[in-house]
Amino acid sequence: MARKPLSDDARSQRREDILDSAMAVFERDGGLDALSFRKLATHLGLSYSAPYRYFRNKDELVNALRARAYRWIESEMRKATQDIDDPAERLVGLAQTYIKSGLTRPQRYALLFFNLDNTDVARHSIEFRRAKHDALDICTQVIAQAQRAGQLPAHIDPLSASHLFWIAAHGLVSLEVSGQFGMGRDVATLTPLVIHTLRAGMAQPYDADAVMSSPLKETTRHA
Amino acid sequence: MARKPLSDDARSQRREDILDSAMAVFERDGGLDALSFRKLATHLGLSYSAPYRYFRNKDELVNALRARAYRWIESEMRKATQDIDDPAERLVGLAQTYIKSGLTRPQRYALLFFNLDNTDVARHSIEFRRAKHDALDICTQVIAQAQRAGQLPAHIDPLSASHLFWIAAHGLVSLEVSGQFGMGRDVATLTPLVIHTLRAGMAQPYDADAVMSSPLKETTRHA
DNA sequence: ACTGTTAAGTTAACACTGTCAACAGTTCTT
DNA sequence: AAGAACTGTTGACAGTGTTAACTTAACAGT
Repeated sequence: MARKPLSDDARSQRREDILDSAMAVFERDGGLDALSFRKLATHLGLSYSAPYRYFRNKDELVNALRARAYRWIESEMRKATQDIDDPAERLVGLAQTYIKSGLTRPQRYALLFFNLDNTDVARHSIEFRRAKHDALDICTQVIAQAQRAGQLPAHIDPLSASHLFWIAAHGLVSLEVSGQFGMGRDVATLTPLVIHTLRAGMAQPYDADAVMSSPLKETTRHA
Repeated sequence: MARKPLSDDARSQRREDILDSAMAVFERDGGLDALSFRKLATHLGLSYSAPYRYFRNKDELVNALRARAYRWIESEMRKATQDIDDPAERLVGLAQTYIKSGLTRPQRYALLFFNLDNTDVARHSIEFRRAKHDALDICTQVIAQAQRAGQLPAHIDPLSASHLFWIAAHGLVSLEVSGQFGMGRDVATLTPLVIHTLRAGMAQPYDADAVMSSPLKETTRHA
């Protein structure tokens, strides 16, 4: 086995290779518990602790995997909608692509939002956060465009609006992927309903105070 | 130590006690990996494999925990809205309570939707599915009521409508709890927006085919 | 050429985990 | 009194993440 010091390029190439293997093993065997450093090392033809030379611990590897999954969704969304000039049309395309991507690769999607040992934000890596931001940013940009073109009312700022899209799309994919809808209920019927509700709802004038006039306002975070 | 055979009642009481401990440990230490049979047993003052007498394996225990978490959300929703007579108002209360519950106990909420080793539906226990159904059913009933009272247009069937509510509420809670929004962005501003969009969106006439083929510009152009 | 330094890769080991088999004590049934 | 049934204990096995100690390969400087 070659044990010479690697150049920076070669080293990060090795990292990518390891991530390739990790993603493959993860999607084949399903779940993070099933992805062990030992199995990964074997898959790479190395001894069981070799990956530790490239990733400090499993958390770091998983975070890198997550960032990768985000980049993948981002690229799917770009690829599928880059030829659509009309902003409003593109926005729907983005939502559809997001949903479709998640449903097509449930394991990969689950990696992003399930399989979280803890809900501690601090442990999200910078890489991860940047990937997330970039993916969301496509949506924000397109919404701003649509608003400038007068296709979308401007009473909701683009960032909030993109969050709204994200919430709806993620809610749908997330519940379906984790098998909450129960069989017989198809996402195919829910998807257009979600998209319709989004666009019809956003078109209506909005007054935050009026909505929350009912009780239950403050939410204190526990533990 | 008492080693006498327990009555059925006493036995299921023991199961409940174990689940109490399990939930406590789970919420204290955070994450399912941190909840081990050994730690749980110690916490109960028993030897390390005693819980196996009450739960076949960890999967079964976790499923029972999940069902419990669902029952908890259900009861929160009932408690908070049982005195609201007006269906439309109660519906908003239900959504708010769901969101508030999730945000208040993020660990518990994560137990329901994250921490899934696999996305295999078959592994959801019957208990779990029933608890889920009952929780959702409150919403479905209230929507049907609201429709009968003419407060909500009836062009969407109550089950689909409740799914829509669920998608939105879960999307919001889920993204917040897993720390995706990033700091500075408060759920407090997003919650009313989500509820507004739901209400306003559902009020608009809906044609599934039109949504998926033609983009949103046609609806909003005249708005 | 000889050195030392650094990195890549290996093995041994530790403290855990889920799980099960084998055993012991307690009560109920026959 | 005998045995079945149940609760509980201990011992053991195969995995896991992780670190420490050890080899070896390639370079830099003398």
